[in-house]
Amino acid sequence: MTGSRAAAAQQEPAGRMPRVLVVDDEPQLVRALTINLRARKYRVDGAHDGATALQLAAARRPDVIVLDLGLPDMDGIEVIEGLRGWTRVPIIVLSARHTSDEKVDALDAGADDYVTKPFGMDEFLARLRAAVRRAAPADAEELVVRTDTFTVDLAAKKVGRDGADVRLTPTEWHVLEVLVRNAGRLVTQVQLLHEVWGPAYGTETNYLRVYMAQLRRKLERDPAYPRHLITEPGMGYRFER
Amino acid sequence: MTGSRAAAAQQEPAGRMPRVLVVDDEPQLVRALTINLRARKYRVDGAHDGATALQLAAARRPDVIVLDLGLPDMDGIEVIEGLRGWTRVPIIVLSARHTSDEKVDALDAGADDYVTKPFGMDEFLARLRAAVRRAAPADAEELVVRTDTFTVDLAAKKVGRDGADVRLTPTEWHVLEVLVRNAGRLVTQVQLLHEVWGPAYGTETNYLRVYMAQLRRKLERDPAYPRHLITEPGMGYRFER
DNA sequence: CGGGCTCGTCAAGGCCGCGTCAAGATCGCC
DNA sequence: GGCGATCTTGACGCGGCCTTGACGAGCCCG
Repeated sequence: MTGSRAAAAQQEPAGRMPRVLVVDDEPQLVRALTINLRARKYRVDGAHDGATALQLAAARRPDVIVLDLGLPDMDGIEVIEGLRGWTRVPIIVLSARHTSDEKVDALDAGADDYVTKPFGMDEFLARLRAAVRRAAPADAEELVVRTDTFTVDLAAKKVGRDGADVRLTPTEWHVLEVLVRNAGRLVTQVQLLHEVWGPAYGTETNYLRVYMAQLRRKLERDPAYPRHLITEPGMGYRFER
Repeated sequence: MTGSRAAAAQQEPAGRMPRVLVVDDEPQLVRALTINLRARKYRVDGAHDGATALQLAAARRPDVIVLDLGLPDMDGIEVIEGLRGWTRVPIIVLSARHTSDEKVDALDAGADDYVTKPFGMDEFLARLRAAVRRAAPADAEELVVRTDTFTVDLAAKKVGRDGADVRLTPTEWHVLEVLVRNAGRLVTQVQLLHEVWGPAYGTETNYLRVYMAQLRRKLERDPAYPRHLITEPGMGYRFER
């Protein structure tokens, strides 16, 4: 039991594929971290300066940000403050400077952790896991999508309508989930089939017809004239809130 | 500029007088930290061993716990696990050991930060502030969950029904705990198996069937029609209060 | 105007998953 | 070493879910 502890926790991040933003002006380090993190099933974005970092943080909504303080265009502290203006995403600071003041300033500006270079990859990854784990529930609260007719809670995997819960079968939920996660965007038939039934499927569009009909019957006010689960003839389906 | 920034943030903790639990077997260190923290308007409790630490953590409900790993009565990791069974309070580990494995194990067991002795007081205090700040809003978790039929006390690890205690086996409790901690949310079968039986398990859904039945028999008013321990066919289970 | 394609609807059948029960294996305590 | 509690494992029946096929309607294009 004691032995399996480390092995168990290390194997994979808790949620499915957390997103990491790595910010460092050394391309080498970004590359090394990216490779290491991708191998561990993280989705990784990289940035080489503060401006790009702030932009990517807003666009990609990472679950954790790894930030080097020595950036070419702005002070690292400013980046932290820029982020803390609108998000509580965990920030792990990397820095070559060991002085106490640096650490204190970064932490007080809103950083969550401070790792000095050079660092051990194992320890770094453990601190990353700790940061992601900690933030998990705060992030999960915002995953509720509402329409005028029904409500989809992606975290709880629950669908509500007129105050009561709507019962969905596993496949129904899976289809709905894919559509809602791509709200407003068109989802191809092949895309849906791959995601829900697996990569071996791609032509069984009749499955989709059946399940879209069931979803509409359960969720739409008038299933004959769907307002949220919309067919894009010849292409796929789209969820519109 | 840099100087004023640190001074501004350092002056006082964000909330009003956060409570700190300091756990270390060296009385000197406990005394030193206590004095330092009291001077900065923290309320401080001290403990010299793991058993006392767990007891005080439940009794005083600190906002952050500072934990030395080298305790006389139990392994530090066990203390972390004991705490994480019922609370998400930030844990900052202090340790004289520098090995990477120690850090990784502590962090993966649920610690939030790891500081190696000897450490600078400024940096330590900054990490403490970061931990308290981060946890501030997440404090809203409940330790006693009630339904119309039974009551689950996550801190005491006890279940009550009609005034009397209900006896649960360790595995029964573990399953219930995971479900209650995710109250309202769907918990996947794989998620439950990983959490209770370990990462090697993932397909043994018959375990779940057996234990869900036992829990329902002990807790539900009408086990044939469960109102709180609900099955989501094909997906998992959900605790609904 | 008609043919072909795509989409929506419905119903039936097979299969899988869940609940239940009970017996065997294992663990821990005295 | 024995005993009780707990965990594991297997069998069985049933309900519900997925699959599949047939059919009609709408649309585009020839």
